[in-house]
Amino acid sequence: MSSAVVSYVVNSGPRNVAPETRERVLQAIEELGYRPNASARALKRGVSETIGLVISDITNPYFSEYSHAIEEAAAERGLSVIFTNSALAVGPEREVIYKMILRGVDGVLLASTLDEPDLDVARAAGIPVLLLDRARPVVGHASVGSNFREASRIAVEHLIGHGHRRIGLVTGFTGGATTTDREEGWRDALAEAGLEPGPIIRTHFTREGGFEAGTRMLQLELTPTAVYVLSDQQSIGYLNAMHQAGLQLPDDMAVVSFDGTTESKFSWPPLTVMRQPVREMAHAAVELLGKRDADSHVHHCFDSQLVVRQSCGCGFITDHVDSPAASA
Amino acid sequence: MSSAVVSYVVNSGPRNVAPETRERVLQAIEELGYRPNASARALKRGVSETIGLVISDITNPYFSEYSHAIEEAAAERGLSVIFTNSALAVGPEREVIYKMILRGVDGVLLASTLDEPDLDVARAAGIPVLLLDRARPVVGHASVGSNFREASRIAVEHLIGHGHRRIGLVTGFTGGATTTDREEGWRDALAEAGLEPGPIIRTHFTREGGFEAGTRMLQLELTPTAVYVLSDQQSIGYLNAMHQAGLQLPDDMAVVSFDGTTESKFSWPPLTVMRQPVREMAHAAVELLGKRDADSHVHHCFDSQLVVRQSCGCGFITDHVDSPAASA
DNA sequence: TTGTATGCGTTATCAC
DNA sequence: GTGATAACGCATACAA
Repeated sequence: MSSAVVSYVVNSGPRNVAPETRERVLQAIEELGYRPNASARALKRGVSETIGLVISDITNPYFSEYSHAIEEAAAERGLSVIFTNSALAVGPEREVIYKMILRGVDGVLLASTLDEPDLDVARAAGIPVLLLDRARPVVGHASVGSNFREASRIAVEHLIGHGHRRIGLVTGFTGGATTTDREEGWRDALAEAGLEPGPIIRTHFTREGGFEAGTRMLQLELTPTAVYVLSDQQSIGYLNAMHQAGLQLPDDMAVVSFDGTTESKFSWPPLTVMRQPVREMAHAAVELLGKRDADSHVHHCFDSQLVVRQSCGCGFITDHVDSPAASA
Repeated sequence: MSSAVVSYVVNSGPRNVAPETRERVLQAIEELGYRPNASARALKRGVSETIGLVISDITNPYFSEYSHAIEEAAAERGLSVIFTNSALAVGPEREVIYKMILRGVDGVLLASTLDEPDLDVARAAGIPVLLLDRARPVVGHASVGSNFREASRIAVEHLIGHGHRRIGLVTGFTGGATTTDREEGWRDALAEAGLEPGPIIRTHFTREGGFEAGTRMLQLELTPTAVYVLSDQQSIGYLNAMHQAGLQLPDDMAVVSFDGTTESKFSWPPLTVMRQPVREMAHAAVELLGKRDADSHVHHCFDSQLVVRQSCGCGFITDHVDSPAASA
């Protein structure tokens, strides 16, 4: 019983093994508690069947839901996921990517905080990088994202449909085109309706940022009657600020949010959101990363969907009890 | 310039290299774009400098905050983290652990859904497993957790201090001793105060579960005036159910929660919580996993801390704006 | 101080 | 259908 035969059995190929020999090998594996060594296999085969996931903060529900779906999609393909969310702590993004490559990942999924991420290290190493959460294609790389601008227009139109004429915007510092596109969508809707842009508050893409935005919004001379908030995180903080100030929601202040994380469903009032199809995007991302043909360098854009709940002023809930609870 | 010398330079040892040779090597590395191969190194050294993180659901903010801190602690030690949260989808927990081991991780961090996780595969492979989120020691393994029972007693005492006499409990299906201990803590506080246990609702450890618990709670003949909820997730759902029913919080229903995730700070009303020191536990976990001496098989228990906000009936906030916003 | 040579565990080529 | 053997890239014992 040579090591070659063991390999044939373990990998079901590339050569045939007599059924009887096969049985003996399997039995020996069982008895000796043999486990193939992943490092040796990776060394020999040249692939580690591991991908890297680089995000800024897995604590952000949008990214944690994204990560969940990515790990799921990867597992379906027999891939493991190494993640890092300490980009800012460890050093510049490119360093983090480089460390991933040194780890021997076969590819990198990157949700960059930069508008033009530095991907030279990956290019030099010949490691494919797929960009998550993008509004635009990136030459030489595949990417996925959603229709930020169009979706935002629809969201704001909904607010306009409620009769609001002074609609503010809570936006963020980072995000590049994903942010500016959402801002443009807000502008588009207002322009179409012949409305002036309401106040704009720019803050961090966090709950704290949203809270701060709310506080500042209420200090304005002319407070808007409704706001479009670019992320669920900020919306949660924004709602909190409104409550602290004693406002009645959504009567005193209507809110429509972008993202559609689970958290948005349980705020008070429940947030009306443009929901990004995170799960679909995640699965597409993992699949695209696996392809290595030249024409896989595409930007895959997904449609978001309006989920009407109560923060916009609608008195009913369309999706409150829709998914069976998972145990934790 | 032999491969050995390159190795000495790259690893700064174990033998000395003449400064001049060293320079030449570094220059060659630069010019040729040489990157050490992680698989070959792992094969030779017998360690991959990679750890596995097995959790049920990274979408749960408690676990995503835990994961964040774990990755941070691991990165500080030069370790990579492979995570999986598809335990239930992929198969039984032991299968997931086994796959991690096949991946060649040096150790596993496990937040088990089981009270007595099956760790035979890890034992057989000689891979250390550290259990997260535990109430009790596990023979042969290190573990970390918090003082679930004592912390719960303090939380409920706070509610009693507000004058509540009928205090309900929202608990969960899973969690083993971490759950029963929290239940006991609730009982302890009530018994000490000479109060009868209020109604108990058992549901999933999710927002949906909390919502359902709230709905059921309000259908009882004798509705409690306050509840102790065993997780932030459930609290968020519970609050939502209260709002839907038109209750005034915290006057009509006071709530104290367990966990203390960031989300708890921005609910309405902001949740008074027993906060688990997740970051400290995560760092301790990574460090303990690294030690291989026999006496490292300890249970490291951390104290939780009462964070008073508004859901309990306190009219002030102690910690609302405490942390600088991080960019996302 | 540097070069040579071996082995880590696997896979694949080749001979049998 | 099976066994011996080389090679993946690195780290180290040993020779020089």
